[in-house]
Amino acid sequence: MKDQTTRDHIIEAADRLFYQQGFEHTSFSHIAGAVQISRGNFYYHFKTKDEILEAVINKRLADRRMMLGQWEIDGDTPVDRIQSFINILLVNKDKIQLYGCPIGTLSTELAKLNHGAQEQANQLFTLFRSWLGRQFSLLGRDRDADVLAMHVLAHSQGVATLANAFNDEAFIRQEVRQISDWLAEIAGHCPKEQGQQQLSKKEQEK
Amino acid sequence: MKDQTTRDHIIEAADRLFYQQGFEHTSFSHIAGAVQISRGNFYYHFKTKDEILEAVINKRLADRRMMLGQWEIDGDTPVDRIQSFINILLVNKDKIQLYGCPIGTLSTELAKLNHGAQEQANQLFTLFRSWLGRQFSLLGRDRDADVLAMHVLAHSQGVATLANAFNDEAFIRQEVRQISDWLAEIAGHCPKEQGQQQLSKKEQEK
DNA sequence: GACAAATTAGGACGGTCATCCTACATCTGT
DNA sequence: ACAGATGTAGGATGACCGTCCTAATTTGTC
Repeated sequence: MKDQTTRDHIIEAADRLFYQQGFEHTSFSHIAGAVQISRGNFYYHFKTKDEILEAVINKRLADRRMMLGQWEIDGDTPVDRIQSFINILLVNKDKIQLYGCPIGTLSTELAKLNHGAQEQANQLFTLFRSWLGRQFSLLGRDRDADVLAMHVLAHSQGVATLANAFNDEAFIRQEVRQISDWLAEIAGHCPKEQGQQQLSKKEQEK
Repeated sequence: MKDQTTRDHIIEAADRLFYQQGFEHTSFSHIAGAVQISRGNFYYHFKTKDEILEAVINKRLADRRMMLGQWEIDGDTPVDRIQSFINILLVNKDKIQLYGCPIGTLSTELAKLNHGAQEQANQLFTLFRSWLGRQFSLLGRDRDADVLAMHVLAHSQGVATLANAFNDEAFIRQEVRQISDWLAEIAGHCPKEQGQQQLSKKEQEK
């Protein structure tokens, strides 16, 4: 009870280390060292390493859900919100160049390990996929909303992978500019009345 | 000398296993089992695991160089050749859905391990990058050839990552269709008119 | 067929890993 | 003050890892 903190510290450190070093390559000792607790003490909080992974995924899900929720508040139009997603590449450019995308690289690793938590990790992708799809629907692109959502998602993944490999910030900026233009074009061709309605609704809250 | 075969068998098995299971997760025992040789016998052919990795990367480099060389022969126009690159996603769609892109996933893993062979593995990306850039130059896009090359490369990486996560063949087809249209458009706007007629020839499955 | 070189087999080694156990400390409510 | 619950420490365990050694076997050459 009192130690929600210790448990949270473990999850937090594991989250960071799984991102920086990968899941398999991160050992209990690594995490214990980061949290400054005894190695054996782990067993009290988590029975297995997979349990830590599960907790980390759930934390990431919660974090991203909160982020998307915030964008729903801040972004006045669906285009704004999709743009917020695209901008993750810029906001996190330094980390992406060092470690890639936290969601994509985890998903890739778990696929190779044929790990049972693959499905759970994919919920992270699904979360963004359906959220983006909803935004495109609001833009009046209901018919191909999912296709567009997957396209944006794939674009981010590709950019993150290559930015990581080449450690290239200029490339990130270039690609963000390009996909933003694409988004603006999409928006221009759309019957976007629905999006505007959302705008006025959300605008009151500020 | 006489046993180019055994050594090659090891490299071949390691290549496959590194792709399917990842580098770190693949042990000497795994490879030995696949090649059906004694575990200890490895030391005769490779002093360390990193040496095997190096050999695997060199093999992949040689394989891809040969593939690109063949495309130079088969593809009558730069557009044909770029299209050949795009079509890898279709040709290897089954493996990509299971294991992702062999180049991208290796690069991603080595980055997380902070492994010394990162640079060498990146030569695989660089090989495609400069080859694609050369094709775009031939199309008359000399000024932004590298930007276009990186765009195509990133696209493939993104599609491979998501196709792997969602095990989604339809998504691959959708994205290949879209990027092919983009390529056709690029070719159409170019000073060289080599692009168009060949495209209809190669326009493939339904 | 003899002999040296090339190749293979099998196991030993030190280390690290995830997991688990038990003794010790600290807190909580009475 | 005390007893049970909660949390911590540190090490034991067995498995697997990459690496390395050495004895056996195969191969090429005369």
